[in-house]
Amino acid sequence: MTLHAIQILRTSSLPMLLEQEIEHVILSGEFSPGDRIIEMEIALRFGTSRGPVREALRGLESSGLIEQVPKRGFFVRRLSAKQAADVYDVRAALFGLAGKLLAERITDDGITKLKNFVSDMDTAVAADDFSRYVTLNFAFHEFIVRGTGNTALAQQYLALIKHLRLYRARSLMFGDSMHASHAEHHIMVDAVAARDPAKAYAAHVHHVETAKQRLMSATPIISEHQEK
Amino acid sequence: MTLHAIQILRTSSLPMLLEQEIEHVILSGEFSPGDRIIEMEIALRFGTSRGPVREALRGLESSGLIEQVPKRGFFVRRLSAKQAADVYDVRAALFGLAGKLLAERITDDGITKLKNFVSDMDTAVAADDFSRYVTLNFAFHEFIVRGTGNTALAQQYLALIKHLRLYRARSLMFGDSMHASHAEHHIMVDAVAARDPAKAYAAHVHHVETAKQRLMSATPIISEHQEK
DNA sequence: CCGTATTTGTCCGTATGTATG
DNA sequence: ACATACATACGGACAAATACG
Repeated sequence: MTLHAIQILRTSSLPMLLEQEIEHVILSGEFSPGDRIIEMEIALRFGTSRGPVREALRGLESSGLIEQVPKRGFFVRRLSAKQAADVYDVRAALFGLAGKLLAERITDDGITKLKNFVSDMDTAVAADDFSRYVTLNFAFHEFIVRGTGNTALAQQYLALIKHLRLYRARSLMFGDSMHASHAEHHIMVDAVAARDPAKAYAAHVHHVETAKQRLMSATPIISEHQEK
Repeated sequence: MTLHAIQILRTSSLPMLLEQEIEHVILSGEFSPGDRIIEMEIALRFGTSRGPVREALRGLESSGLIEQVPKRGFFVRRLSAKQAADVYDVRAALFGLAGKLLAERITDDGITKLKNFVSDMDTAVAADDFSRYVTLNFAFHEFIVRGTGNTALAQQYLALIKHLRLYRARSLMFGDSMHASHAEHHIMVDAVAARDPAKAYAAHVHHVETAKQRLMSATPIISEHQEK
């Protein structure tokens, strides 16, 4: 593991590698929101000293995944229900823009690929293969935002997705939610394939807004004692 | 200078202070896009060692103001015309959302403050006081995005504004641009004051789109040999 | 193309502050 | 409330790579 890191080190710096690794550890759920991150623990795990680890943590702090309390250390950030709702609103705006731009710019080949995503998800839904659906769904969304050719948009959107994983009551979606959500995918792709920007915009915004509704209605009212 | 930093150090960590200071140095134009940042130079300037400086630079990298080439160092990021245009598109989407949310949630007191901003700008425009107009304009935009109560939105928007200062052909706006731009402010505030979300959304999006048009049409076609 | 100076990358040591018994 | 253990914060030193003459 350490040797592997050293091999790659030639092209990418150690702090950047650590940043990716730590991010993966957080997003995979091994470190949960609110958890304290001990520098030495990370350093030992990856066989480095604390210097590069601190740099990596500082990078993750700027991207919003962790936060620092000056003389106490770094903690995995915790998203309240309100913050999650706020993020969904921003995400809806960005995804709407993505849909509009995609409808304006997509190639015939791109349309084919979009339809392939949808039919693959059709299969997963029919088979009730939730795990595969989630994977395809993420790839589908990523394809849409990257397909716009607007890298600022893609980066912002993908960063927001990561933030949402810090919300404790996430991924409660299953069963009916999967069906309802996927039904919207068809509408989105149809609008893009028709190269209708206004329709695509509306469909993409609506897709995120209904996802927000589903998540929020599924979330029990929890005391909000930490709004930052 | 150093002593001052040490005084404040009790509440905020040194790397965070350095991050703010370096960001200020960049945004004030002392360091220009493309410039190389030498760690030791920063360290000497603020009387610290290189460790905290490296952490600060790593933070600025994640927020997009600088970029790192592995064994060569950090450089102030340079925005191409296309990248600037992309950022404007994202900014328009976010600002549109801000206008909509503000129209839905603003208090009577908030409306009063908005109108005060506009009348202050009226005065600045009438006096052709461009410098004051720019200051007020920024405060006005910040008031709008913060007034939504959506911190994710405010942070993303303000980060984008910073990015735009990395575009070389920026701030060419003067004379007619100031008048045209300010005329749109009236429309925006009227829509918000009428608590009409749809109208406010449209006015805010339009405001950023016309700003993009002005900037792009004022920009000579430059060779784009660096698209990342 | 080679040698030297400069700069980055990493590690370690010490001090200071915080949590815990 | 006090002492101890632990973790962070910062500075400094050494090795390696790059830039420059």
